[in-house]
Formats: sequence, C-alpha cells, structure tokens
Amino acid sequence: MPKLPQISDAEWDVIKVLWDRGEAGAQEVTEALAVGRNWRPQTVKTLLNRLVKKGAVAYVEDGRRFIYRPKVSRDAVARAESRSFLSRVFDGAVTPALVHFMKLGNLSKADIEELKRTLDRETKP
Amino acid sequence: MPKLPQISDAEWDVIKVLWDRGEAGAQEVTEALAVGRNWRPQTVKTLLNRLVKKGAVAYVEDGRRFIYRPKVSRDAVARAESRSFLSRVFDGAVTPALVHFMKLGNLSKADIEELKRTLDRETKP
DNA sequence: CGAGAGTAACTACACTTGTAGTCGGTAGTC
DNA sequence: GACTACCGACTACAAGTGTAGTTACTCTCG
Repeated sequence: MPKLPQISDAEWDVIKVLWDRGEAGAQEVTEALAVGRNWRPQTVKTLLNRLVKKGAVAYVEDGRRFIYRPKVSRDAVARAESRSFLSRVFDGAVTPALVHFMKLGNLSKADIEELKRTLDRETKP
Repeated sequence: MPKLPQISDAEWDVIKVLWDRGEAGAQEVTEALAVGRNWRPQTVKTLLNRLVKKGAVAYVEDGRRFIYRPKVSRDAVARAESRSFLSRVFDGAVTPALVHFMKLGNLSKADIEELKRTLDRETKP
C-alpha cells in the first residue's frame, strides 16, 4: 500500500474534486472550485503538482493537457488524518473524541439511530 | 471570549503539559516532554514563546524565570480543532465522522455502553 | 570574589503552505 | 504563415513550523 502523504488544507480541496469525479483536468478542477475558493488557475496547478510530487495523485497526458486522478483512496487518507487528529487532540483515545463530537450537537433522530446501529455492529467482531 | 489561535502540532504537546498541571516553568515542561519528544530546552522555550505571542498562554515572572499558564481552555481549542478537522475531512458532517471513528475500532464493551448513553442523552435536548 | 549553571531574548535556517507570476511551446484561427 | 489562447515548467515570496544556537545576564556555591 502506498505510504500516505501529508495533505494540506488547500490540497484537500483539490483532491476532493478528483475523488468526486474520478479524474479531471486542471481547468475542470479550477472551475469546480470557483465557488468558495476563488483561486487563480496557476494556484490550482501548483497544488495539483504538489499532490503529484507527494504521490497522492497521478496523471496521464491527453494531448498537451494532463488528466489527474487520485492515487490514494479518500478513505485511507481520512483514516490517516483521523488518527493524527486523534493523537494530537485526544491523545489517541477514540471514545472521548466520539463523546466530544456527539456533543458538538445537531444530531437528528435519524442520525442517532444510525449511530446506534453502527455501535451494535461494532459490538461483536 | 478570546479568539482562538491556531496551535501547531508541536505547540499542542507543550500546551497539553500546561493544561495537565495548571501551570509550569519552561524547565518543568521540558522534563515532562523528555519522554517521546526529546526536545532541547531551547526548543521548548521557543514553542512557549510562540504560544504566548499567539495569546494561547500567559506567564508571570517568578524571580528570573517565567511561570506559564494556559489562557485558553483545552475544551475550546479542541472544539475549534474538531470543527476544522470535520470541515476538511468530512465536509463538516458530524455523523459520517462518527461512523468513521467507530469503525476505527478498538471499542470495548464499556465504551460502547457509554457511547450509547451519550447518544440517549443527546436525544431529547 | 570568581566560576559555573541556569534564564530569557534574539537569531537562524530549512521545509511547508498559500497564493500566485512568468516563460517558452503548441494548437487552432484568420 | 502570424496571432492568440492555453498548457505545463519553473520561479517567487511571505508566513508558519520544527528544531535549535548564541548572547547577555544573574543567582548560587565554593
């Protein structure tokens, strides 16, 4: 499995677009991010380049443009980020973090039901 | 309420010691961190200084040494970090994050019970 | 009193991150 | 064939981070 690189905040926004679409060219990514993140095209290209250099993203040439595609799964990266977050903020303990998040509020009844089911599923294995 | 500064990884380790003890001098912090983070004393002082500059920590002079004390609560900082983590990794959605964390595993039976109770408590208010 | 140990202040320096600008090439258009 | 628009490559640059070194001062011990 590829070693997971450290992905920065701005880079996350970029790679999210790739995860959503499967693959995309630089221009497409720039347009997808136009709302909210108002980046110049060069900025997006720099970020794509850094992601390539980090090994998080691959590309194929398509004529004179590049098509980028994620090389690492969102789930794997989320897991790594979660672990680093947990160890920094909660000393690695999952349960206090869960309690903290639950108290962050805004859980609907449906959410709560789903979470309980997930807990049940976690009980046996 | 004081604006919450952005606290870096290394700074977290330092301010955690202050949260644990209430207050401490630079040397004490260095010793507390000697296991795991093997930092030179100057490194710890630099980090304390940065925390002071950021407004996360205050100090009083005690003779020719400084006694440092947190100015922001761990809970408030954890909340801010959680929010930023959530929005980066899970687009701000709490429930998927909770599910993800639960699957990170290692929940004991007792943990699961506690979490269910917490969910129940979240149900009414 | 003189030497050593410990203190905070100031300085250092490479790496990452956010946010681009510029350059040289090519594809497509008149 | 000349011009324009777009592409990737390379360069830039300030702020934040990790990790200290150096300096100037002072308290304490012999």
